[in-house]
Amino acid sequence: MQDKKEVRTRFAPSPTGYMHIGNLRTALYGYLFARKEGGKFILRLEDTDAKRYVADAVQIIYDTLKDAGIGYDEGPDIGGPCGPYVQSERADIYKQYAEELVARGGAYYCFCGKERLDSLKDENGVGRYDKHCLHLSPEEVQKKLAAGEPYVIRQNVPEEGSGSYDDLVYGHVSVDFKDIEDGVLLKSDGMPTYNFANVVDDHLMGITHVIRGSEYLSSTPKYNLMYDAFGWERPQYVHLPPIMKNAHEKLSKRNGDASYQDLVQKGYIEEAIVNYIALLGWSPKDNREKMSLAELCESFSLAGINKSPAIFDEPKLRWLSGEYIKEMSAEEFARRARPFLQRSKAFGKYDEAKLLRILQTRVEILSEIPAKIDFLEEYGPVDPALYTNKKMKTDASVARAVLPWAKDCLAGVAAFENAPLYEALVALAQEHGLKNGQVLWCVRVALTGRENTPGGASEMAELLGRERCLARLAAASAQLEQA
RNA sequence: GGCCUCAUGGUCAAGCGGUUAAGACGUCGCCCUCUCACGGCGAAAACCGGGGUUCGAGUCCCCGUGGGGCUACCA
Repeated sequence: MQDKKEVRTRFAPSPTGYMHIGNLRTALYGYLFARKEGGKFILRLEDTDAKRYVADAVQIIYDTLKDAGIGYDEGPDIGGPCGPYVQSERADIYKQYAEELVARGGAYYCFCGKERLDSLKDENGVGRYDKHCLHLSPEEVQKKLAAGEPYVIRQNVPEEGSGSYDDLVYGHVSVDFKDIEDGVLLKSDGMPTYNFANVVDDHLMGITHVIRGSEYLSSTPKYNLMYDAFGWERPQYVHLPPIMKNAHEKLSKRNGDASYQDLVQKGYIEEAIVNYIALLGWSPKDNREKMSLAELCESFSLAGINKSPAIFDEPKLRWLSGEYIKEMSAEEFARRARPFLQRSKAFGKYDEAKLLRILQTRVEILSEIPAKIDFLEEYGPVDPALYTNKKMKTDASVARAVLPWAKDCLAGVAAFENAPLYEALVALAQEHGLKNGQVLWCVRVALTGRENTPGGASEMAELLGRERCLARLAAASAQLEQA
């Protein structure tokens, strides 16, 4: 039996800003596939474009992957056998391979200046390089190099024929060489372009499966040309469909769309975000939806990857986030909710455990918390119209009678807790020949001044405590008498 | 413009020649209920269009239409 080659995948982001949802999904799939196959997942930083470099971006990449639970086996900060894992530190490697490619006929030196290049384009800026420098004699090239003339190294793409490959997601892809330009491989600043660096690095790092966005679908044949020219084995390709903001626009930070960090700040549960983006463009054989990272690793399969773009649907993410919240232990919820609880006016003024218990089934994202409980501190005159509820068969006149009774009733309840309070109020209703709802509705409104509250009369009463309850009941009562 | 590519309900997404075309989110309705929420039940809602191939097409082929991508000394 033949040994299967160990799977090696990589995530190769460019540190140019925040971690976009699409980037994170690409990282996630690379990670999941490597884990599923028992292989290695590598992080590599593609920072060959000094102009686009953003200082904090590298740290954001590390933090995001860590936060999302996407661990890598080799990378800039943890090292590995194929380092360095930062392209800007590999300049000499690219130069060496570029020269080798020239020697092998797969590339050539080009000394053309901007003016000449521009002259090749038409009024629409369309026009391709004409292989002018390919025809320079070796002597001329040496002379120019020796004279220190600025140069780039260009790929020498055949003028005829076509290149094709079998993408593991998209299937057979074929592009005519005449449609591929002799692109720059090594820039005049000595740095490689993505087009060259990715090939060299993926080979040197032993990447077996290149997982990346579909924007590379049609440029892959020219990468294969290089693998072939070097005599290297081509990797398997797994191109991923884009994640869209809507039918026309890709999700991008440029448009102010949510990044992973933004979502976390908005209080979406991290596991839910990872879970959700895994489902954007992929689905498991059994159609499960709520899955932990471990479960995702277990059931991930390239066969489940979709070819068409997926629109990011925040309501569904929100739902998933809520599912994670509901399944959390009270302790876990408390830990995660605390930062958001602190933003509420009610923070520190009420029993935190009781607040959390009330919130856990009523919140899908943590940032909803303050608005859900701020009302506790915003008690003022109660709108009499709120006492009217058709279904409960109650109105202000019922309230006028009920509130004083309720005040005495609550004053006498021994344990000021939900169950006994509820029982006492129900007993009160019976005593006066009223429906439960008539008492409960009026009391709740009087206690909170709100039509809707995250809990019933007895729950609100417990939260407020005896003192506040009696005071509010008295105030609401007095207000009704005046009216 | 040229090239690559995609196309099932509003959204995600099963389906891989024969199905009453799953499921989930969202929406709406009902039930539960101390309002809201949770939970339970149910409903509406889809194969882009036209040609083929085939006994039979959402599934295969072609064309069209629409979307996305590439066409940089960006990745």
